[in-house]
Amino acid sequence: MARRSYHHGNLKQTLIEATLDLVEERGPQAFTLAEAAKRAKVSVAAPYRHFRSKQDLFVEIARQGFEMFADLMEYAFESANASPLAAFEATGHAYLAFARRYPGHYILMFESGVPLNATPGLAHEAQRAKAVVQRAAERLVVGIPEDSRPPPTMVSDHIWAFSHGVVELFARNPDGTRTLFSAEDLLETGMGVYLRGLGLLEMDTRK
Amino acid sequence: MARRSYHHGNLKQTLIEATLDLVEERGPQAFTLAEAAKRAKVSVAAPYRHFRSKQDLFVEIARQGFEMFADLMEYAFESANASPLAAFEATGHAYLAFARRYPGHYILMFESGVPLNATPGLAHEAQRAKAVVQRAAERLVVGIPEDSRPPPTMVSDHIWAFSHGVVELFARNPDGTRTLFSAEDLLETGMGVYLRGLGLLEMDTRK
DNA sequence: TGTACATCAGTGAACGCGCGTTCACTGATGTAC
DNA sequence: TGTACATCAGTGAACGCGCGTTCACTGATGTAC
Repeated sequence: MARRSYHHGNLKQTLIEATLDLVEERGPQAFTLAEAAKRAKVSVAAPYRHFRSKQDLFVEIARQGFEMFADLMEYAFESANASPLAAFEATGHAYLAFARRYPGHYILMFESGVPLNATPGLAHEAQRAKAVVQRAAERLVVGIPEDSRPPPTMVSDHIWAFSHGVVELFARNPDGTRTLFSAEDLLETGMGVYLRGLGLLEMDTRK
Repeated sequence: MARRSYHHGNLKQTLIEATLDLVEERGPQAFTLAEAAKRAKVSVAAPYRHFRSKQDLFVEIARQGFEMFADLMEYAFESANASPLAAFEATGHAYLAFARRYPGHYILMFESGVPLNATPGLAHEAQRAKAVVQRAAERLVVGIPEDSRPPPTMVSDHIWAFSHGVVELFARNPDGTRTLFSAEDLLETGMGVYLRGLGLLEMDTRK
């Protein structure tokens, strides 16, 4: 902790954390490298020893974010593996949980304008995350009679879109807009209705 | 058309259109007033005769956007008024249709960082749009047995979130991400499953 | 264990430019009489 | 119908600043011998 030396030691990680803080506080547009450097107590030139550009910094954080995201989703998926239904629901919850726990990452991943294919590494991790939901959807639809079974990628797209919409509109309260229901409630109930619509939950077990 | 005079005539509207074009092309972050002025063939100072600031311009366009949005939703709602089910579905479709037809407005309304309560006028129009979906949800849930009837605002929040997620993730294809299903398909099918889950569509009339 | 030296990770100052905004101005328009 | 004048909607130039980025530099670290 008591680091007084000329060399910082772990500036790269410190810069990433400062960036996450600033992005959470003021949004990705208002973020400046100079301020991140200031928070890390180094000169404005120092970040360039670790990142080629501001964009490069953003891409790296987004990549790490998708890496954690995919890991979290996989873990949620595996843990509830006994039941395809539970596993599917778990990925939805993991989506929101990630957005809650890592808001800075989430913002850089989905709201900063960083294209998801900016880098092979980034594209790969983003794809990996999406693949988990797809796998969960594949196992889920097996429980549906074949003649009325929807394509699994359609189901995963539905849940991905719904989760994203819930996070964007209800997980942060940017305006004074007070909502009656928490994002968690909305995700839970919405998925419940959806799963009943797929015929995978009893119609009368409404909570 | 042949306007050669010193005075522009309808610069305000021309600036708004130039702004919409630029925002669609490059996103709200890359937009500059100077470039909008250039497209409108006036000096960089001219916009300030019509808007107090760049932010003011954004807010005004977002307000107009929500005004059109609310009108469109109301029209869709009224037109399909015979059946609560059709009316409800129509608001969902109107959401996506608006995003398609007025992408610049949509971006400024939802992705530019303009707070929805930046101005009383803006807040009012945004509220009006939301209210239409809520009214549609109110009429819809009347068809559900009282003991298993969800709160209408919850239903409207679900559909608002789902529509928004579909637009954000599938209506534009920013990355090379080619999707199997169009945004329209995803919205249609997702709403279908959801409505079946509410018990408002027959389970076997899957399309 | 000590010394020479390459390499690494910082500094401080400056650059250049773009962008939002302002200011004194001027040409065009509309209205009173 | 013509003229004087207020008002409106532009211009052109400049400002100021913030921000990303670069450059020559220097202190610290690690390694070969």
